[in-house]
Amino acid sequence: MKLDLSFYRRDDVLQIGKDLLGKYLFTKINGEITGGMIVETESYMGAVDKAAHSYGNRRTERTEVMYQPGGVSYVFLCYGIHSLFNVITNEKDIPEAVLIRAVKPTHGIDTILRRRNKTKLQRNVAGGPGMLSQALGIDRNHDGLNLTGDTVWIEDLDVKISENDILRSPRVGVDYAQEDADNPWRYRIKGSEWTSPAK
DNA sequence: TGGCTGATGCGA
DNA sequence: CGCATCAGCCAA
Repeated sequence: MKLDLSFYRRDDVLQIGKDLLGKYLFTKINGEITGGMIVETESYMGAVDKAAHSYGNRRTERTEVMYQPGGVSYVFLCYGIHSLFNVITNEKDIPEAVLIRAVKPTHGIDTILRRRNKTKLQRNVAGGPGMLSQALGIDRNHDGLNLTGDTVWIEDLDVKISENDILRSPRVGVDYAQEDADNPWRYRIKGSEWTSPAK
C-alpha cells in the first residue's frame, strides 16, 4: 500500500527516517517500473541541523521545495555528478528531509542492471545514494514531485523492522557540520548486505 | 588515495 | 561576475 501524506507530515523526522527502513521505493519512468527495499537512510533536522541545506531556515532556489508540506521529493546534484534523492517531511515551512541512501533492488531488476551497466545484482548496484538514483532512473527532473503520485512513490509491503534491527551511526560526508556532524542520524538495517559499506 | 565533475551560493 | 565548496563513486 502506498504511503499517504500523513506518514510524511509527522513532526519527527528522526522517526520517519527509521520508519522508512523496510519500505519500498518505486519509480515509473518511460513505462518501466523499478523499485527496491529501503535499507539505509539519513535524517536531516532542518533549521537546527548544520548538515542540512535548510539550516537556519536558509531559502534559496534549490532549497525551496524543502519548505513544502511533507510528501514531496527533493533531488539535488552533489559533487557535480550524483543526483541524491530525499523525502521532504513535516508541515509546510518546516524544512526537514530524509535522504534515501541505499535500497535492495526487488522490482525491474533487468532495467536496474541496464541503467547501472552491471550484469550481476550486488551491493554496488544501489548501495549508495548516487547509485540508487541511477538505478531507479531518478535525476533532477524528479525534484519536487508529489510522492503520492505515479512517478515516484513509496509503498509499505508489510516488512516489519524492529528497533533492535536498526543500526545508528553518524551521517556520511558531513564533517563540515561541526557539533551536528556526530549526531547518529544515519540508519541502516542491521546485517543487510545491501547498505553502503559500514564505517 | 585522488581525480572526476558541475551546480550552487556566497562575496566582490 | 568569480570561485570555493560540496549529503559520491570508481579505478588503482
